[in-house]
Amino acid sequence: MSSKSSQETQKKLGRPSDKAKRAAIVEAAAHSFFDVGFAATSIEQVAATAGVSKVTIYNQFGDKRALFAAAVELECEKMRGHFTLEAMPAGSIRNRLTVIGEAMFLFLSRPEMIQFERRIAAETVAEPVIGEAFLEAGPWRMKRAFSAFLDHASACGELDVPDSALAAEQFVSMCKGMGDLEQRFGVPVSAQDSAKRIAGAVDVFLAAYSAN
Amino acid sequence: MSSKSSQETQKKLGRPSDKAKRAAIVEAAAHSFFDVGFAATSIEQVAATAGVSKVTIYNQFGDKRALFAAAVELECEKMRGHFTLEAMPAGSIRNRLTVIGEAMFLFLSRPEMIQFERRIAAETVAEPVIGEAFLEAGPWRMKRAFSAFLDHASACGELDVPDSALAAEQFVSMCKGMGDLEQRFGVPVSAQDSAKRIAGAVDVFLAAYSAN
DNA sequence: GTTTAATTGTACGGAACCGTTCATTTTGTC
DNA sequence: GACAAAATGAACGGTTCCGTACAATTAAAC
Repeated sequence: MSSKSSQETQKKLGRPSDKAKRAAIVEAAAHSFFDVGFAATSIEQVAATAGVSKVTIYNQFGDKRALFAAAVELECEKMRGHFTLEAMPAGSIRNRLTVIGEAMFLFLSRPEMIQFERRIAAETVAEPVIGEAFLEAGPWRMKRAFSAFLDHASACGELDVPDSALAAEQFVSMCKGMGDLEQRFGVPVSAQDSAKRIAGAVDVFLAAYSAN
Repeated sequence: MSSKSSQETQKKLGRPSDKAKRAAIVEAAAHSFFDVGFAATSIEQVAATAGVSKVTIYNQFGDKRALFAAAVELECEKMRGHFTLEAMPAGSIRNRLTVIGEAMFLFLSRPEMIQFERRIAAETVAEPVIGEAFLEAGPWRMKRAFSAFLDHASACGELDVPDSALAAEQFVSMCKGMGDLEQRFGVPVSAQDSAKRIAGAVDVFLAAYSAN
Protein backbone atom coordinates (compact mmCIF):
# COMPACT_ATOMS: atom_id res chain seq x y z
CA MET A 1 0.00 0.00 0.00
CA SER A 2 2.82 2.44 -0.69
CA SER A 3 1.57 5.16 -3.03
CA LYS A 4 -1.80 3.68 -3.86
CA SER A 5 -4.45 6.12 -4.92
CA SER A 6 -7.92 6.03 -3.42
CA GLN A 7 -10.36 3.31 -4.42
CA GLU A 8 -12.01 5.83 -6.74
CA THR A 9 -9.19 6.29 -9.20
CA GLN A 10 -7.84 2.76 -9.51
CA LYS A 11 -4.48 3.22 -11.17
CA LYS A 12 -3.99 0.76 -13.93
CA LEU A 13 -0.55 -0.29 -14.87
CA GLY A 14 0.51 -1.26 -18.33
CA ARG A 15 -1.55 -1.00 -21.46
CA PRO A 16 -5.20 -0.21 -20.79
CA SER A 17 -7.93 -2.16 -22.51
CA ASP A 18 -9.23 -0.64 -25.69
CA LYS A 19 -12.80 0.53 -25.04
CA ALA A 20 -13.39 1.15 -28.73
CA LYS A 21 -12.62 -2.46 -29.49
CA ARG A 22 -14.91 -3.53 -26.69
CA ALA A 23 -17.74 -1.49 -28.17
CA ALA A 24 -17.10 -2.92 -31.62
CA ILE A 25 -17.24 -6.43 -30.21
CA VAL A 26 -20.54 -5.90 -28.43
CA GLU A 27 -22.00 -4.22 -31.50
CA ALA A 28 -21.00 -7.07 -33.79
CA ALA A 29 -22.16 -9.62 -31.25
CA ALA A 30 -25.55 -7.96 -30.90
CA HIS A 31 -26.05 -8.01 -34.66
CA SER A 32 -25.22 -11.69 -34.92
CA PHE A 33 -27.09 -12.77 -31.79
CA PHE A 34 -30.30 -11.05 -32.83
CA ASP A 35 -29.95 -12.00 -36.47
CA VAL A 36 -29.32 -15.72 -36.21
CA GLY A 37 -29.70 -16.46 -32.51
CA PHE A 38 -27.40 -17.46 -29.70
CA ALA A 39 -26.53 -20.98 -30.77
CA ALA A 40 -25.95 -20.06 -34.40
CA THR A 41 -23.62 -17.21 -33.51
CA SER A 42 -19.95 -18.08 -33.73
CA ILE A 43 -17.47 -16.18 -31.63
CA GLU A 44 -14.96 -16.40 -34.43
CA GLN A 45 -17.35 -14.69 -36.82
CA VAL A 46 -18.05 -11.97 -34.28
CA ALA A 47 -14.32 -11.44 -33.87
CA ALA A 48 -13.84 -11.17 -37.61
CA THR A 49 -16.71 -8.69 -37.98
CA ALA A 50 -15.43 -6.56 -35.13
CA GLY A 51 -11.90 -6.65 -36.52
CA VAL A 52 -10.58 -8.22 -33.38
CA SER A 53 -8.83 -11.35 -32.29
CA LYS A 54 -10.88 -14.09 -30.77
CA VAL A 55 -8.67 -14.14 -27.72
CA THR A 56 -9.49 -10.51 -27.02
CA ILE A 57 -13.15 -11.41 -26.75
CA TYR A 58 -12.42 -14.14 -24.24
CA ASN A 59 -10.14 -11.82 -22.29
CA GLN A 60 -12.77 -9.11 -22.08
CA PHE A 61 -15.90 -11.20 -21.60
CA GLY A 62 -14.68 -14.61 -20.62
CA ASP A 63 -17.67 -16.48 -21.93
CA LYS A 64 -20.17 -16.65 -24.75
CA ARG A 65 -23.09 -16.16 -22.38
CA ALA A 66 -21.42 -13.13 -20.82
CA LEU A 67 -20.99 -11.64 -24.27
CA PHE A 68 -24.65 -12.30 -24.95
CA ALA A 69 -25.60 -10.61 -21.71
CA ALA A 70 -23.52 -7.60 -22.67
CA ALA A 71 -25.23 -7.42 -26.06
CA VAL A 72 -28.65 -7.57 -24.43
CA GLU A 73 -27.64 -4.86 -21.99
CA LEU A 74 -26.49 -2.65 -24.86
CA GLU A 75 -29.76 -3.07 -26.72
CA CYS A 76 -31.80 -2.43 -23.58
CA GLU A 77 -29.79 0.73 -22.99
CA LYS A 78 -30.66 1.86 -26.52
CA MET A 79 -34.32 1.20 -25.81
CA ARG A 80 -34.23 3.22 -22.63
CA GLY A 81 -32.65 6.07 -24.55
CA HIS A 82 -35.36 6.05 -27.21
CA PHE A 83 -38.06 6.31 -24.55
CA THR A 84 -37.96 10.01 -23.91
CA LEU A 85 -41.64 10.45 -24.77
CA GLU A 86 -40.97 14.18 -24.95
CA ALA A 87 -42.97 16.58 -27.12
CA MET A 88 -46.42 15.74 -25.89
CA PRO A 89 -48.62 16.99 -28.70
CA ALA A 90 -51.31 19.56 -28.15
CA GLY A 91 -54.85 19.34 -29.44
CA SER A 92 -57.87 17.38 -28.36
CA ILE A 93 -57.46 14.30 -26.25
CA ARG A 94 -58.53 12.31 -29.28
CA ASN A 95 -55.71 13.72 -31.32
CA ARG A 96 -53.18 13.19 -28.60
CA LEU A 97 -54.16 9.55 -28.17
CA THR A 98 -53.93 9.03 -31.89
CA VAL A 99 -50.46 10.52 -32.10
CA ILE A 100 -49.26 8.49 -29.15
CA GLY A 101 -50.69 5.31 -30.62
CA GLU A 102 -49.02 5.94 -33.94
CA ALA A 103 -45.68 6.69 -32.33
CA MET A 104 -45.77 3.56 -30.21
CA PHE A 105 -46.75 1.36 -33.09
CA LEU A 106 -44.03 2.82 -35.28
CA PHE A 107 -41.46 2.25 -32.58
CA LEU A 108 -42.53 -1.32 -31.95
CA SER A 109 -42.94 -2.28 -35.62
CA ARG A 110 -39.37 -1.66 -36.60
CA PRO A 111 -37.90 -4.89 -37.95
CA GLU A 112 -34.97 -4.72 -35.53
CA MET A 113 -37.38 -4.50 -32.63
CA ILE A 114 -39.44 -7.44 -33.87
CA GLN A 115 -36.29 -9.45 -34.29
CA PHE A 116 -34.94 -8.42 -30.91
CA GLU A 117 -38.14 -9.49 -29.20
CA ARG A 118 -38.09 -12.84 -30.98
CA ARG A 119 -34.59 -13.65 -29.83
CA ILE A 120 -35.04 -12.42 -26.29
CA ALA A 121 -38.19 -14.49 -25.94
CA ALA A 122 -36.40 -17.56 -27.24
CA GLU A 123 -33.38 -17.16 -24.98
CA THR A 124 -35.53 -16.34 -21.97
CA VAL A 125 -36.23 -20.06 -21.71
CA ALA A 126 -32.62 -20.75 -20.77
CA GLU A 127 -31.98 -17.46 -18.96
CA PRO A 128 -35.12 -16.07 -17.31
CA VAL A 129 -33.36 -12.99 -15.97
CA ILE A 130 -32.88 -11.74 -19.52
CA GLY A 131 -36.60 -11.63 -20.17
CA GLU A 132 -37.22 -9.63 -17.05
CA ALA A 133 -34.45 -7.19 -17.92
CA PHE A 134 -36.09 -6.62 -21.28
CA LEU A 135 -39.51 -6.05 -19.74
CA GLU A 136 -38.05 -3.57 -17.28
CA ALA A 137 -36.15 -1.68 -19.96
CA GLY A 138 -39.03 -1.51 -22.41
CA PRO A 139 -42.65 -2.49 -21.91
CA TRP A 140 -42.97 -1.81 -18.18
CA ARG A 141 -41.22 1.51 -18.54
CA MET A 142 -43.55 2.49 -21.35
CA LYS A 143 -46.57 1.37 -19.39
CA ARG A 144 -45.65 3.55 -16.44
CA ALA A 145 -45.13 6.57 -18.67
CA PHE A 146 -48.41 6.15 -20.49
CA SER A 147 -50.22 5.40 -17.26
CA ALA A 148 -48.97 8.69 -15.84
CA PHE A 149 -50.24 10.45 -18.93
CA LEU A 150 -53.69 8.97 -18.40
CA ASP A 151 -53.68 9.99 -14.75
CA HIS A 152 -52.77 13.52 -15.77
CA ALA A 153 -55.55 13.64 -18.35
CA SER A 154 -57.94 12.35 -15.71
CA ALA A 155 -56.88 15.03 -13.25
CA CYS A 156 -57.45 17.65 -15.95
CA GLY A 157 -60.96 16.37 -16.48
CA GLU A 158 -60.30 15.22 -20.03
CA LEU A 159 -60.79 11.55 -19.20
CA ASP A 160 -62.42 9.45 -16.52
CA VAL A 161 -60.05 6.57 -15.98
CA PRO A 162 -60.51 4.68 -12.71
CA ASP A 163 -57.57 2.28 -13.24
CA SER A 164 -54.89 3.91 -15.33
CA ALA A 165 -52.61 0.86 -15.33
CA LEU A 166 -55.36 -1.32 -16.74
CA ALA A 167 -56.47 1.33 -19.21
CA ALA A 168 -52.92 1.82 -20.44
CA GLU A 169 -52.63 -1.88 -21.20
CA GLN A 170 -55.95 -1.86 -22.96
CA PHE A 171 -55.10 1.03 -25.23
CA VAL A 172 -51.69 -0.26 -26.20
CA SER A 173 -53.03 -3.77 -26.75
CA MET A 174 -55.78 -2.54 -29.03
CA CYS A 175 -53.33 -0.45 -31.03
CA LYS A 176 -51.13 -3.47 -31.59
CA GLY A 177 -54.06 -5.78 -32.11
CA MET A 178 -53.20 -8.74 -34.23
CA GLY A 179 -50.62 -6.77 -36.18
CA ASP A 180 -48.12 -7.53 -33.46
CA LEU A 181 -48.65 -11.24 -33.87
CA GLU A 182 -48.56 -11.11 -37.66
CA GLN A 183 -45.29 -9.24 -37.73
CA ARG A 184 -43.71 -11.63 -35.30
CA PHE A 185 -44.69 -14.49 -37.58
CA GLY A 186 -43.39 -12.92 -40.73
CA VAL A 187 -46.54 -11.54 -42.33
CA PRO A 188 -46.25 -7.89 -43.38
CA VAL A 189 -48.77 -5.46 -41.97
CA SER A 190 -50.07 -2.72 -44.20
CA ALA A 191 -50.07 0.89 -43.09
CA GLN A 192 -53.81 0.98 -43.74
CA ASP A 193 -54.46 -1.83 -41.28
CA SER A 194 -52.32 -0.14 -38.67
CA ALA A 195 -54.11 3.16 -39.09
CA LYS A 196 -57.44 1.39 -38.83
CA ARG A 197 -56.41 -0.37 -35.64
CA ILE A 198 -55.21 2.84 -34.04
CA ALA A 199 -58.33 4.77 -34.99
CA GLY A 200 -60.47 1.91 -33.70
CA ALA A 201 -58.52 1.80 -30.46
CA VAL A 202 -59.06 5.51 -29.90
CA ASP A 203 -62.76 5.16 -30.63
CA VAL A 204 -63.27 2.30 -28.20
CA PHE A 205 -61.05 3.86 -25.57
CA LEU A 206 -62.94 7.14 -25.64
CA ALA A 207 -66.29 5.38 -25.64
CA ALA A 208 -65.28 3.74 -22.39
CA TYR A 209 -63.23 6.45 -20.67
CA SER A 210 -64.50 9.76 -21.96
CA ALA A 211 -64.99 12.33 -19.22
CA ASN A 212 -68.42 13.71 -20.01
CA MET B 1 -48.09 -52.56 -66.33
CA SER B 2 -48.94 -56.23 -65.99
CA SER B 3 -51.14 -56.69 -62.95
CA LYS B 4 -50.70 -53.20 -61.48
CA SER B 5 -53.58 -51.99 -59.41
CA SER B 6 -55.08 -48.57 -60.01
CA GLN B 7 -53.19 -45.46 -58.86
CA GLU B 8 -55.44 -45.38 -55.79
CA THR B 9 -54.30 -48.57 -54.13
CA GLN B 10 -50.54 -48.51 -54.69
CA LYS B 11 -49.41 -52.00 -53.93
CA LYS B 12 -46.39 -51.98 -51.68
CA LEU B 13 -43.98 -54.84 -51.81
CA GLY B 14 -41.98 -56.00 -48.85
CA ARG B 15 -42.18 -54.72 -45.33
CA PRO B 16 -44.32 -51.63 -44.91
CA SER B 17 -43.07 -48.65 -42.96
CA ASP B 18 -44.10 -48.57 -39.32
CA LYS B 19 -46.51 -45.68 -38.82
CA ALA B 20 -46.32 -45.99 -35.06
CA LYS B 21 -42.59 -45.42 -35.16
CA ARG B 22 -43.12 -42.43 -37.43
CA ALA B 23 -45.55 -40.94 -34.93
CA ALA B 24 -43.14 -41.54 -32.07
CA ILE B 25 -40.38 -39.79 -34.01
CA VAL B 26 -42.47 -36.72 -34.75
CA GLU B 27 -43.65 -36.59 -31.16
CA ALA B 28 -40.14 -36.76 -29.75
CA ALA B 29 -38.91 -34.27 -32.32
CA ALA B 30 -41.66 -31.81 -31.48
CA HIS B 31 -40.80 -31.98 -27.80
CA SER B 32 -37.12 -31.33 -28.43
CA PHE B 33 -37.61 -28.67 -31.10
CA PHE B 34 -39.98 -26.63 -28.97
CA ASP B 35 -38.04 -27.22 -25.79
CA VAL B 36 -34.56 -26.27 -26.86
CA GLY B 37 -34.97 -24.99 -30.41
CA PHE B 38 -34.05 -26.21 -33.86
CA ALA B 39 -30.29 -25.79 -33.72
CA ALA B 40 -29.96 -27.27 -30.25
CA THR B 41 -31.98 -30.36 -31.18
CA SER B 42 -29.90 -33.38 -32.05
CA ILE B 43 -31.29 -36.01 -34.35
CA GLU B 44 -29.50 -38.66 -32.38
CA GLN B 45 -31.23 -37.59 -29.19
CA VAL B 46 -34.59 -37.60 -30.94
CA ALA B 47 -33.91 -41.10 -32.20
CA ALA B 48 -33.00 -42.27 -28.70
CA THR B 49 -36.11 -40.73 -27.16
CA ALA B 50 -38.34 -42.23 -29.81
CA GLY B 51 -36.67 -45.61 -29.41
CA VAL B 52 -35.65 -45.66 -33.03
CA SER B 53 -32.50 -45.83 -35.07
CA LYS B 54 -31.13 -42.62 -36.50
CA VAL B 55 -31.15 -44.09 -39.98
CA THR B 56 -34.88 -44.65 -39.74
CA ILE B 57 -35.40 -40.95 -39.24
CA TYR B 58 -33.37 -40.12 -42.30
CA ASN B 59 -35.19 -42.74 -44.32
CA GLN B 60 -38.59 -41.38 -43.36
CA PHE B 61 -37.91 -37.66 -43.40
CA GLY B 62 -34.66 -37.24 -45.26
CA ASP B 63 -33.68 -34.02 -43.58
CA LYS B 64 -33.61 -32.19 -40.27
CA ARG B 65 -35.67 -29.35 -41.69
CA ALA B 66 -38.25 -31.77 -43.05
CA LEU B 67 -38.53 -33.34 -39.62
CA PHE B 68 -39.01 -29.89 -38.13
CA ALA B 69 -41.73 -29.14 -40.66
CA ALA B 70 -43.48 -32.38 -39.75
CA ALA B 71 -43.32 -31.48 -36.06
CA VAL B 72 -44.80 -28.06 -36.75
CA GLU B 73 -47.53 -29.63 -38.82
CA LEU B 74 -48.37 -32.03 -36.01
CA GLU B 75 -48.62 -29.24 -33.48
CA CYS B 76 -50.74 -27.12 -35.80
CA GLU B 77 -53.03 -30.08 -36.31
CA LYS B 78 -53.41 -30.36 -32.55
CA MET B 79 -54.28 -26.67 -32.38
CA ARG B 80 -56.93 -27.02 -35.05
CA GLY B 81 -58.42 -29.91 -33.12
CA HIS B 82 -58.63 -27.92 -29.89
CA PHE B 83 -60.50 -25.14 -31.66
CA THR B 84 -63.96 -26.58 -31.66
CA LEU B 85 -65.39 -23.62 -29.74
CA GLU B 86 -68.42 -25.76 -29.03
CA ALA B 87 -70.71 -25.30 -26.07
CA MET B 88 -71.47 -21.65 -26.47
CA PRO B 89 -72.62 -20.66 -23.01
CA ALA B 90 -76.01 -19.18 -22.37
CA GLY B 91 -76.71 -16.15 -20.23
CA SER B 92 -76.28 -12.44 -20.77
CA ILE B 93 -73.93 -11.20 -23.45
CA ARG B 94 -71.69 -9.98 -20.67
CA ASN B 95 -71.45 -13.45 -19.22
CA ARG B 96 -70.82 -15.01 -22.57
CA LEU B 97 -68.01 -12.61 -23.38
CA THR B 98 -66.45 -13.27 -20.00
CA VAL B 99 -66.56 -17.02 -20.47
CA ILE B 100 -65.08 -16.76 -23.95
CA GLY B 101 -62.33 -14.46 -22.75
CA GLU B 102 -61.44 -16.81 -19.93
CA ALA B 103 -61.39 -19.83 -22.22
CA MET B 104 -59.17 -18.12 -24.76
CA PHE B 105 -56.77 -16.88 -22.15
CA LEU B 106 -56.56 -20.29 -20.55
CA PHE B 107 -55.88 -21.91 -23.89
CA LEU B 108 -53.20 -19.40 -24.84
CA SER B 109 -51.52 -19.30 -21.42
CA ARG B 110 -50.56 -22.94 -21.34
CA PRO B 111 -46.80 -23.22 -21.01
CA GLU B 112 -46.58 -25.49 -24.05
CA MET B 113 -48.38 -22.89 -26.12
CA ILE B 114 -46.12 -20.09 -24.93
CA GLN B 115 -43.12 -22.20 -25.73
CA PHE B 116 -44.47 -23.22 -29.11
CA GLU B 117 -45.06 -19.59 -30.06
CA ARG B 118 -41.55 -18.63 -28.99
CA ARG B 119 -39.92 -21.25 -31.13
CA ILE B 120 -42.12 -20.71 -34.17
CA ALA B 121 -41.44 -16.99 -34.03
CA ALA B 122 -37.71 -17.61 -33.82
CA GLU B 123 -37.63 -20.08 -36.69
CA THR B 124 -39.92 -17.94 -38.83
CA VAL B 125 -36.88 -15.79 -39.57
CA ALA B 126 -35.27 -18.60 -41.52
CA GLU B 127 -38.49 -20.17 -42.82
CA PRO B 128 -41.27 -17.60 -43.29
CA VAL B 129 -43.78 -20.17 -44.49
CA ILE B 130 -43.81 -21.73 -41.03
CA GLY B 131 -45.01 -18.54 -39.41
CA GLU B 132 -47.87 -18.23 -41.84
CA ALA B 133 -48.87 -21.85 -41.33
CA PHE B 134 -49.06 -21.18 -37.60
CA LEU B 135 -51.16 -18.06 -38.05
CA GLU B 136 -53.54 -19.93 -40.32
CA ALA B 137 -53.88 -22.87 -37.96
CA GLY B 138 -54.37 -20.78 -34.83
CA PRO B 139 -54.87 -17.04 -34.52
CA TRP B 140 -56.58 -16.38 -37.86
CA ARG B 141 -58.88 -19.33 -37.39
CA MET B 142 -59.81 -18.14 -33.93
CA LYS B 143 -60.36 -14.61 -35.18
CA ARG B 144 -62.80 -15.79 -37.83
CA ALA B 145 -64.74 -17.86 -35.32
CA PHE B 146 -65.01 -15.06 -32.78
CA SER B 147 -65.82 -12.57 -35.51
CA ALA B 148 -68.72 -14.74 -36.60
CA PHE B 149 -69.93 -14.86 -33.01
CA LEU B 150 -69.93 -11.07 -32.86
CA ASP B 151 -71.83 -10.84 -36.13
CA HIS B 152 -74.40 -13.25 -34.79
CA ALA B 153 -74.80 -11.26 -31.59
CA SER B 154 -75.16 -8.14 -33.67
CA ALA B 155 -77.85 -9.72 -35.81
CA CYS B 156 -79.67 -10.73 -32.63
CA GLY B 157 -79.61 -7.14 -31.42
CA GLU B 158 -77.40 -7.92 -28.45
CA LEU B 159 -74.49 -5.87 -29.73
CA ASP B 160 -73.89 -3.09 -32.20
CA VAL B 161 -70.61 -3.96 -33.88
CA PRO B 162 -69.97 -2.22 -37.19
CA ASP B 163 -66.66 -3.98 -37.92
CA SER B 164 -66.61 -7.43 -36.36
CA ALA B 165 -63.08 -8.25 -37.50
CA LEU B 166 -61.70 -5.16 -35.83
CA ALA B 167 -63.81 -5.65 -32.72
CA ALA B 168 -62.68 -9.25 -32.42
CA GLU B 169 -59.06 -8.20 -32.43
CA GLN B 170 -59.76 -5.51 -29.87
CA PHE B 171 -61.45 -7.84 -27.44
CA VAL B 172 -58.85 -10.56 -27.65
CA SER B 173 -56.02 -8.06 -27.42
CA MET B 174 -57.47 -6.47 -24.30
CA CYS B 175 -57.98 -9.86 -22.67
CA LYS B 176 -54.35 -10.73 -23.27
CA GLY B 177 -53.14 -7.26 -22.40
CA MET B 178 -49.61 -7.24 -21.14
CA GLY B 179 -49.96 -10.70 -19.65
CA ASP B 180 -49.16 -12.16 -23.02
CA LEU B 181 -45.88 -10.27 -23.13
CA GLU B 182 -44.96 -11.07 -19.57
CA GLN B 183 -45.50 -14.78 -20.02
CA ARG B 184 -43.45 -14.80 -23.18
CA PHE B 185 -40.61 -13.20 -21.27
CA GLY B 186 -40.73 -15.56 -18.35
CA VAL B 187 -42.63 -13.55 -15.75
CA PRO B 188 -45.52 -15.45 -14.17
CA VAL B 189 -48.97 -13.90 -14.39
CA SER B 190 -51.29 -14.23 -11.45
CA ALA B 191 -54.84 -15.47 -11.86
CA GLN B 192 -56.04 -12.26 -10.25
CA ASP B 193 -54.39 -10.12 -12.90
CA SER B 194 -55.86 -12.26 -15.65
CA ALA B 195 -59.35 -12.03 -14.19
CA LYS B 196 -58.97 -8.30 -13.86
CA ARG B 197 -57.88 -7.95 -17.46
CA ILE B 198 -60.77 -10.03 -18.73
CA ALA B 199 -63.34 -8.16 -16.67
CA GLY B 200 -61.87 -4.87 -17.82
CA ALA B 201 -61.94 -6.00 -21.43
CA VAL B 202 -65.62 -6.90 -21.15
CA ASP B 203 -66.39 -3.55 -19.54
CA VAL B 204 -64.65 -1.52 -22.21
CA PHE B 205 -65.98 -3.68 -25.01
CA LEU B 206 -69.56 -3.32 -23.86
CA ALA B 207 -69.14 0.41 -23.28
CA ALA B 208 -68.19 0.73 -26.94
CA TYR B 209 -70.36 -1.89 -28.61
CA SER B 210 -73.44 -2.28 -26.46
CA ALA B 211 -76.65 -2.38 -28.46
CA ASN B 212 -78.85 0.00 -26.51
C1' DG C 1 13.84 3.16 -21.50
C1' DT C 2 11.52 0.05 -18.52
C1' DT C 3 7.55 -2.10 -16.94
C1' DT C 4 3.20 -3.90 -17.21
C1' DA C 5 -0.62 -5.47 -19.47
C1' DA C 6 -3.42 -5.83 -23.62
C1' DT C 7 -3.62 -7.69 -28.24
C1' DT C 8 -2.64 -10.86 -31.98
C1' DG C 9 -1.98 -15.16 -34.82
C1' DT C 10 -1.74 -19.66 -34.80
C1' DA C 11 -2.51 -23.92 -33.32
C1' DC C 12 -4.57 -27.49 -30.63
C1' DG C 13 -7.72 -30.56 -27.82
C1' DG C 14 -12.06 -31.87 -27.40
C1' DA C 15 -16.68 -32.25 -28.24
C1' DA C 16 -20.94 -32.34 -30.82
C1' DC C 17 -23.49 -33.34 -34.68
C1' DC C 18 -25.10 -34.00 -39.57
C1' DG C 19 -25.73 -37.07 -43.06
C1' DT C 20 -24.06 -41.41 -45.30
C1' DT C 21 -22.56 -46.15 -45.90
C1' DC C 22 -22.88 -51.00 -45.14
C1' DA C 23 -23.69 -55.36 -43.49
C1' DT C 24 -27.20 -57.57 -40.80
C1' DT C 25 -31.58 -58.53 -39.00
C1' DT C 26 -36.47 -58.06 -38.74
C1' DT C 27 -41.11 -58.12 -40.65
C1' DG C 28 -44.90 -57.98 -43.46
C1' DT C 29 -46.77 -59.67 -48.03
C1' DC C 30 -47.10 -63.06 -51.90
C1' DG D 1 -41.13 -70.51 -47.45
C1' DA D 2 -39.44 -66.74 -50.64
C1' DC D 3 -39.12 -62.10 -51.52
C1' DA D 4 -38.57 -57.18 -50.87
C1' DA D 5 -38.46 -53.43 -48.27
C1' DA D 6 -37.79 -51.48 -43.68
C1' DA D 7 -35.18 -51.18 -39.36
C1' DT D 8 -30.88 -51.58 -36.76
C1' DG D 9 -26.18 -50.82 -35.01
C1' DA D 10 -21.89 -49.23 -35.73
C1' DA D 11 -18.68 -46.76 -37.81
C1' DC D 12 -16.90 -42.92 -40.68
C1' DG D 13 -15.82 -38.38 -43.01
C1' DG D 14 -16.48 -33.91 -42.66
C1' DT D 15 -17.60 -29.79 -40.50
C1' DT D 16 -18.17 -26.48 -36.99
C1' DC D 17 -17.18 -24.41 -32.90
C1' DC D 18 -15.83 -23.52 -27.96
C1' DG D 19 -12.32 -22.48 -25.00
C1' DT D 20 -7.28 -22.63 -24.00
C1' DA D 21 -2.24 -22.23 -24.64
C1' DC D 22 1.79 -20.01 -26.14
C1' DA D 23 4.98 -17.05 -28.11
C1' DA D 24 5.38 -12.58 -30.13
C1' DT D 25 4.02 -7.84 -30.68
C1' DT D 26 2.07 -3.42 -29.40
C1' DA D 27 1.02 0.41 -26.55
C1' DA D 28 0.19 3.01 -22.54
C1' DA D 29 2.15 4.51 -17.80
C1' DC D 30 6.11 5.22 -14.90
